[in-house]
Amino acid sequence: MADTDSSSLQSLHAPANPPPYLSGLNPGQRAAVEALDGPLLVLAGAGTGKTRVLTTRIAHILWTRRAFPSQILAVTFTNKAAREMQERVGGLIGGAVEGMPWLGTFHSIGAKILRRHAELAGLQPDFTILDTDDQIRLLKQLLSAANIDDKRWPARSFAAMIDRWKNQGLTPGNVPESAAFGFADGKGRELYAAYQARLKVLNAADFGDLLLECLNLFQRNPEVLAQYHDRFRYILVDEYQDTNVAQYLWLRLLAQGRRNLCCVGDDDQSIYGWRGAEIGNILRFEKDFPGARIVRLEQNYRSTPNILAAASGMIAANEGRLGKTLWTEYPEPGEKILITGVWDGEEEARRVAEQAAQLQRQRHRLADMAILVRASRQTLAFEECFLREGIPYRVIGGPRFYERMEIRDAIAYLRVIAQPNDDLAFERIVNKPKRGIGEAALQRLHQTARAQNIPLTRALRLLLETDELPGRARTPLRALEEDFSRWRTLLAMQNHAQLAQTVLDESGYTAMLKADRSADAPGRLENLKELVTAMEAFENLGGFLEHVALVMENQQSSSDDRINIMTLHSAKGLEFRTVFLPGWEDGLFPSQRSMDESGAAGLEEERRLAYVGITRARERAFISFAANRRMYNLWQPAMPSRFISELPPANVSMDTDQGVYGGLQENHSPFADSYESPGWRRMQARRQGGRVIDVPSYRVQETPKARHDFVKGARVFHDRFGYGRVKDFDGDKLEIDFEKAGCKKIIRTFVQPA
DNA sequence: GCCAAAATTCTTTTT
DNA sequence: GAATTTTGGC
Repeated sequence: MADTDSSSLQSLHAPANPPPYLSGLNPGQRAAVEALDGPLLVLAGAGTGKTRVLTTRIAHILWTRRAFPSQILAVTFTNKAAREMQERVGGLIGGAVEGMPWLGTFHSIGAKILRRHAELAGLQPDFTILDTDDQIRLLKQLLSAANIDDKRWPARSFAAMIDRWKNQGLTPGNVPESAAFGFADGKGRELYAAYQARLKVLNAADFGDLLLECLNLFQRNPEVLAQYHDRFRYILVDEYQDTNVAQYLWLRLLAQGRRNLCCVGDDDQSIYGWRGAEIGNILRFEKDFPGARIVRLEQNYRSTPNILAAASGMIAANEGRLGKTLWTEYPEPGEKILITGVWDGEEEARRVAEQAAQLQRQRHRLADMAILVRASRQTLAFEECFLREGIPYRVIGGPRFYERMEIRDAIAYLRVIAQPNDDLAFERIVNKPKRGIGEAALQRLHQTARAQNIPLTRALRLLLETDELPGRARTPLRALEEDFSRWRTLLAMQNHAQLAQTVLDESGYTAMLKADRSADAPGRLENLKELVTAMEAFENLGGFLEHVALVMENQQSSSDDRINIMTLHSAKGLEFRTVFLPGWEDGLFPSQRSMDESGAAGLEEERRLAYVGITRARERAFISFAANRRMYNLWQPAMPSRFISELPPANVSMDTDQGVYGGLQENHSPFADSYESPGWRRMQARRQGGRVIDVPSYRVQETPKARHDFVKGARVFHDRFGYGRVKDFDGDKLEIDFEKAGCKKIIRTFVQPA
């Protein structure tokens, strides 16, 4: 459906010469950029220039005058991706165009639309966005009010259930009987409805609502939808393989208008099935959008042939895929993937540290290396080891600034000021710092609120008029009430960052921390200062709170040279010269839980995760597995991941150094029994869709204790700490008195005789 | 109403 | 084994 407006615009103003940005593209990329009209699916393999295509396409739309920046909808999954796209588009068109208002994550764009039409969804435009934590606290209250045993039916799992429903686009009315029956003896649907009703009273929306409520809005109000059809001339979607049903329906509604929908994705990198992503969305694209063009991007610009071949060979074991053949012009085969078996997690960390240090000696920057783990708990072993060895590291996606207790408290105060109906925020700070408001008084408050179906702050005002509250609870509550109304008045007069400082001081929060003699109190005060400073970058309080709810991420200085530690999930979209992939053991990776919950589909998703991991590497990848792994408190023997045996032998090499890996000596293998047992073969056959695949066995021994023999008083050299003398022994650790760095305990493999 | 001890959960991945 | 939540004593 050609748009008459934009085509006339085009013929009038389009420059005659082909734009410069097109010349650097390969034929596939160029086709993807130039196919502007009608639905288009770009199947972009790892490292094939996906972001480049998206940004160039936007530039092309603007260049050909088909739309203004404000008429392009571009959605991503992460804030990082959105930011990157914003920057790169700016770079391409020379910053002449102001930012794109409709470029953002699904959630932020959903929130933006929802705020514009909040009243149609039973909300006010200043509604609060609840995070998972708030959501669970709210559900807890709801469940206990309904007399449901929290032990048997935990709020946490109900929250997950509601989240799943919302991801599937299901409102309380639509949830199938069978699904709802699974919770609290069939009360699931009823409770979901109660939860939604409660959110409306609180003037709040959870993450799922940002999309689901928006979707409902479009479905119930065709005139509103038409408005957006008119506005969004071109729609672009990043990481389409990660869309869930709600997002898919949302996109489909919006794309119905002009059908200029361009989705970019890679079915082999779909790793968010557990979060409701429907890989079917991308597999079905042609059926959903008849006449759709499909462009495959298969030339890889990132990795060596060995890495590419290893990843491709492994992912070929998956069945439900569209299929791509990645190729590269890289002139050398590159290093093979090195697979190492180790005794336990500690040794694994040590080996990675050694390897990293060695690469560093060869002028490799630490920042060009990454350790990609399956589960976040695995990061701990590496952190401890690096701390000990003095290797600078950075954990990506660790505890976030806005999740710290003091920051959440401060934000809770601000939330109550901005949006008085926000009960969850109110409860959080009602007695923090301690003002002598106890259980009994709060109970009373809740009672009143529930009886009249009003928010707590209103119930409080009502209650203060009466004499129902005993005097000793009444005085502090009245004081708090007065504080809040004063702060709200101040909001109109004062800068919001100043107001935050005022609130922290007047509420006694700062004083509380100053009086706190514990070790982390000064740090908390620092964090609050930082928060106030950060607020100044925002136009108003609402804008800041929106940022906190949706963008919540750490700004970390990426400038200094540190090795990166992160989960495989958060590594998607990144690349490194060197990638370490530890913990390739059955049960950990592929994760047992994933397989238990989703069976064969779960295993395929884990395999895609492995594929993502390997394809992050530009030059070299190291895979390791441990024979023993500690879980909770107990040691468990582990088998090498089945993914290891799926790697093409031609592209990998086994680490036989130090006698750790013993090759195919089945009789001596501690795993021989498990691999040969009928039960295991059956299980394997089932999971492989009927094929019994051969898995080599591995023999793993404890590392020989020392590589260098040192005597007391020997002069040694350490990469970081310089020269020193051996003072004492402690197992495989040496106590060394360094000339510059003082006395330290060092693993002996890290020092060389000087 | 407050604090300390005990019990319990967590460990898949995140907007 | 840690961090959080619940419990019980004061």
